[in-house]
Amino acid sequence: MQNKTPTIADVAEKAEVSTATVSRCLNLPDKVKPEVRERINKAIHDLGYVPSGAARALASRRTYTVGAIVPTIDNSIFSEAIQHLQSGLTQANYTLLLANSGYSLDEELREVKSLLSRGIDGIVLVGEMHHPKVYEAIEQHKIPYVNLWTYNPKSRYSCIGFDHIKAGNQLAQHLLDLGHSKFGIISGFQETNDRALLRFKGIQKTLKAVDLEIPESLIIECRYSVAKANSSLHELLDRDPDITAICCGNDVLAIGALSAARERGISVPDQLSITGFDNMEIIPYLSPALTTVNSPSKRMGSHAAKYLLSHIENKTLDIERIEYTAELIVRETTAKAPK
Amino acid sequence: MQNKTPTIADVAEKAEVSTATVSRCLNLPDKVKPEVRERINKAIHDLGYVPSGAARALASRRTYTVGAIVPTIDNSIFSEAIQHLQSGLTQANYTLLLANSGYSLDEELREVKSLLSRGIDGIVLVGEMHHPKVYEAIEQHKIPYVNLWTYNPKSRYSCIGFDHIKAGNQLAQHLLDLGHSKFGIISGFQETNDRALLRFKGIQKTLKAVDLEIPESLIIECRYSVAKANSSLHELLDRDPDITAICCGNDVLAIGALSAARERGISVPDQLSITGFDNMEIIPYLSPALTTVNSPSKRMGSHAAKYLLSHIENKTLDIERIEYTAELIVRETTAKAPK
DNA sequence: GATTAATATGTAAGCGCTTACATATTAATC
DNA sequence: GATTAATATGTAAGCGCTTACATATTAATC
Repeated sequence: MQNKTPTIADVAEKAEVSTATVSRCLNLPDKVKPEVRERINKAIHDLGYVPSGAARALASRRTYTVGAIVPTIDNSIFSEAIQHLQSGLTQANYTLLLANSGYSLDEELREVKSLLSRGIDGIVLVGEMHHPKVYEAIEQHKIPYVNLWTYNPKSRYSCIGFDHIKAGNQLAQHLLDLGHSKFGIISGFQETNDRALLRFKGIQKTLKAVDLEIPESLIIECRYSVAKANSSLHELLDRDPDITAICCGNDVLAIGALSAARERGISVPDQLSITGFDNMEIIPYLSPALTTVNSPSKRMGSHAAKYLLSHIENKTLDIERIEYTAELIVRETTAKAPK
Repeated sequence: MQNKTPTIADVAEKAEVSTATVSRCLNLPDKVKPEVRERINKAIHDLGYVPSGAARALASRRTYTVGAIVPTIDNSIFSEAIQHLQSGLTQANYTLLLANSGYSLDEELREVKSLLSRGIDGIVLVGEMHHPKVYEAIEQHKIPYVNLWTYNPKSRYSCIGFDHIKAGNQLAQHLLDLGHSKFGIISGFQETNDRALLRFKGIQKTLKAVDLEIPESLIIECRYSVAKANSSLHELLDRDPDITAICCGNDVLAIGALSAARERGISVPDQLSITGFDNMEIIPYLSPALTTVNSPSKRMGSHAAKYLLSHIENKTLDIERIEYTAELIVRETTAKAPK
């Protein structure tokens, strides 16, 4: 038994072929005669040979690795997407390099550079709002790239996602139809989160169409945490007890808001309507079940894998823009506005 | 402007030094004179030079990459841990290679091999139950390794986690103290999940001490999904309507069970006590708030990063076994057993 | 200001693969 | 069974770094 890890040369020697043939046997097996192939495979097995990814990457300029940077992995909706992205990659023998930006554009840029220097074959980012240098750096490396979670037909880049403005429209329209006119917003930070921003814009636009406006004071931006949402609703209701509808940036925030309403003895949806966003797996099983919008996270994740894989294989940098739809799901937390 | 991506040689030429000096400037900056360093940094910046991770890995036998394989990332408790593992790594300029096994030992082995061939500098796995070849493969590569999420003082391997048997004990004792004697179990699949198995064993052992036994028919193993848990509780209650306490394998299952109880008009905790596991962020904000056990996922994740980093830097393979404690958190879903 | 020690830089081999091109082997064709 | 075409294998350079060792430069010591 070798004491150091065996290399392709050891395999070649043992199988009595050249290293080139071993390499072919690994990468293009049908280019080598079956009996030789067998000999090589036996040698590989006997030696416990594992090819060196680094050497392969250096020589072939391919790492079979794809990078993804999400704002946070610690959010079930992103992890669903990643889970599916990952499964798709694994099936094709690719591995996922995962990083998170913590909703910071600068941090995202740093991560992008780090991943790029690791020689990833493709990359997926969330949203369309990035540090300008992000695009620059990626383009220099000439690798497939896609903005996930967002759909913009006019984008200069590939995207796979849905239209957040439309989603906001639907939410607002639903509430309008129920007769609401006094709104409060608990949103994620919009400055570094175009999804949050766009959803809000969608709501705003729909309200404006019927001459409604949400005053600044009834819009709170906060971290996506239940606790923050809880205190935000208290704050909002302190500022204006007449609010009848609260749109939350995602389901987690909505759960926090729900708990605050409960604490105040305000009944949902009779006195107050609350909406979420994402339709996390547990939502329909909660009581009251949230009215929310479905984020097709799993499908987007799988699609991203497919997109990247095909673009890598075909060595193309073609732009594609894929639109998914996000449907409003009306459940138990929205109802007619109280008199 | 170069047309192809610049290499260290281009930087060296531009800065009028040797490639060795550039390399030193990158890796051991204080070994090079400040004015030279400045010249090199300028060249790097002007050229837009990004070092090749593959070449560096091949030459130095270090990838600054750590692998983690979790059963599924799509579970907030794992993603919390990963999030913290990852932050710890990023701070030290390491990157996380993430894979998931889908609770399959064979798939886990495959992933381990794949990660190993990518030359990771360290690896973390969840639980202690792995394919025997997993240990073999990792040991051959001589890299730091830790079993997360589990604590076993007698393990041959490093571990960072808590004692699942104790956790099960606490849960059972709590219910026993409340006078329950008719139990049902909704667990994850125990065959490939030692954490699930151990927790169950803990419950079983505590019950056995007072001569109680849970019949096979009142133990259901299922996937960690709300929907499965929902139908499992219905099943359990159909089999035996006299059950007064249900221990669920995790919070997600407990939420499903809660919803099934609600559907049946069974009030929790008056008629039925339900316990979860993990204490996910949203749990205390739900109504009723679950009685559960806190999994110190964030702390375990951070600790894993620290462990790996220090072992990599010190080139040691010393075994460490770190015990965290998982406390029972009594909330609103457990109460005295009904008469 | 020699001499010695400490520090900074350079030279070149080597990490373990892939792949273009050359050569050997086998199959197809008449 | 020659000749040609197709297929299989081998040779060797090169991917872009790091690092041991050699050499040059600077600082410390008397």
